[in-house]
Amino acid sequence: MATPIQISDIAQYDGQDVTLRGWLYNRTDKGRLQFLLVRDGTGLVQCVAFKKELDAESFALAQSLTQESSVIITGSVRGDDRAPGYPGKFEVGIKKLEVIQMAGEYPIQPKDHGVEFLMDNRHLWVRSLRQWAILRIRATIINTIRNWLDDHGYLLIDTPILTPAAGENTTTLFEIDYYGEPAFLAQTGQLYNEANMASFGKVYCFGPTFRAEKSKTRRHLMEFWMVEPEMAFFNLEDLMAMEEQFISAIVQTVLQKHAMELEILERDTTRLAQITPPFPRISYDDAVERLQKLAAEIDDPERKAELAIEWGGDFGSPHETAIAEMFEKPVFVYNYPTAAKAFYMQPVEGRPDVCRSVDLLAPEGYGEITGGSERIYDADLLEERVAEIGIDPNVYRWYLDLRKFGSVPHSGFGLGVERTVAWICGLPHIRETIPYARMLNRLYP
RNA sequence: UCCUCAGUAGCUCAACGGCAGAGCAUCCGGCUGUUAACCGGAGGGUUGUAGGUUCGAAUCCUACCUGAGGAGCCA
Repeated sequence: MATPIQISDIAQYDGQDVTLRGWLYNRTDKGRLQFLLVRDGTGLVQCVAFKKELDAESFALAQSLTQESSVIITGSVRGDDRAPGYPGKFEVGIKKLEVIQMAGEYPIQPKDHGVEFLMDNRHLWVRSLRQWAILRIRATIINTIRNWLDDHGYLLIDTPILTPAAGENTTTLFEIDYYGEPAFLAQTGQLYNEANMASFGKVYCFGPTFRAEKSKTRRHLMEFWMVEPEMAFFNLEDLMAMEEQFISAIVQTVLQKHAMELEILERDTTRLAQITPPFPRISYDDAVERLQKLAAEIDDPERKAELAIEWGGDFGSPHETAIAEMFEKPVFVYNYPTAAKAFYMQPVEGRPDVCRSVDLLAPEGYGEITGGSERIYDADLLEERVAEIGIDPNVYRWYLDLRKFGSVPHSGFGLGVERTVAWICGLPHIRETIPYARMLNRLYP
């Protein structure tokens, strides 16, 4: 066996004998000439078997090799502009081929398949080039989120997944039996974050989150990953300033590290390259006005109805898309109606019908990627709000406690990882952004 | 939960009231530069399920099941 190498490093071995270990992605049979497209997790390279250049046994194997068979290939690396692959432009002239396991008939072919079929075969679909590119970008996005926060004075403090009560009262929760007590899978770590914030100043939690909503759209999962920073002494302006730096860093890091993957995905990167601070900021009032003006200019009655909105209503998906389309970059919409938002959001001074909340809407119709606010820090007001929404105050006793012992103004937000991945990768559906999507009617594999 | 659409070979689809078809995949044969190669041959079917209309149903009707897209809700 020659030096075992990774396909991603192939250019460093031009002219040398190397050994590749991986899987057959595709094969083109030209008789005495076999083109084997081999992947090893780091890349994809063409290996060429000429009948005259390798032993009879190896060549016979090359001829009968099935898709996704696992192989060990030894051969010489040579540059060739015709060679397909990633990084490409180099191929391996095979001298010896060993088969670890000859794969059975592989269900996924390099051609179009239906969604249901691919999702049923997700355990195999993750091997496909597109999925490989997406999940590599996802890993970089997660890595950049953590690095950026760690480098900017935020401390990772994990929050529980099994919780005794709702973080917010509005959405549905997955209920489980906790030794005879009802418990719920966390839909946010925010309330715990607020406790941790008072110990560490700037904190974040990062983990899976669960929502038992019967949502069946391209933007929803039952289990998704969310990063939630929470910062002491941050007001809404501080929050927006931090978010735009944070989001820009994520996008720019992906652009810098994943030109190849974005090319595989045929992502138009010109829009992404523009994602740098500052982002535009508009108030909810302004957004409603813009939507009403837009709706007035539209003739199509169906579209008009879709965009119709009265002050006080929350934005639906068509509204979010329409607002986002008015800007090149992600846009902050702030000061939403208090009634439409969570109980813990700080009312605007002198105008309690709106609150110090902000959502960030991604461009190109990807919708809300972050949602955050200043939190109420006055103990009496928070108790009042808890009473208003009719939750047993005992459930929130510990949370209300936080306002009694050195309460400070603070803010935080949540960023949905999968929506961010979908946006950056330019994907039509969120199901490809997570290795194993949990959706309505989808718990397998 | 509501609205719309779709279920035919392993996969992607055609046939739309009159013999169940093609491409890919699989198997066999040919080919020294393929890029989802190409050429020739073979095997492969309870047309989602149940009922109905009809001389005759993949095709029309009803119910159900499964999936997709959208709405609401949200990240």
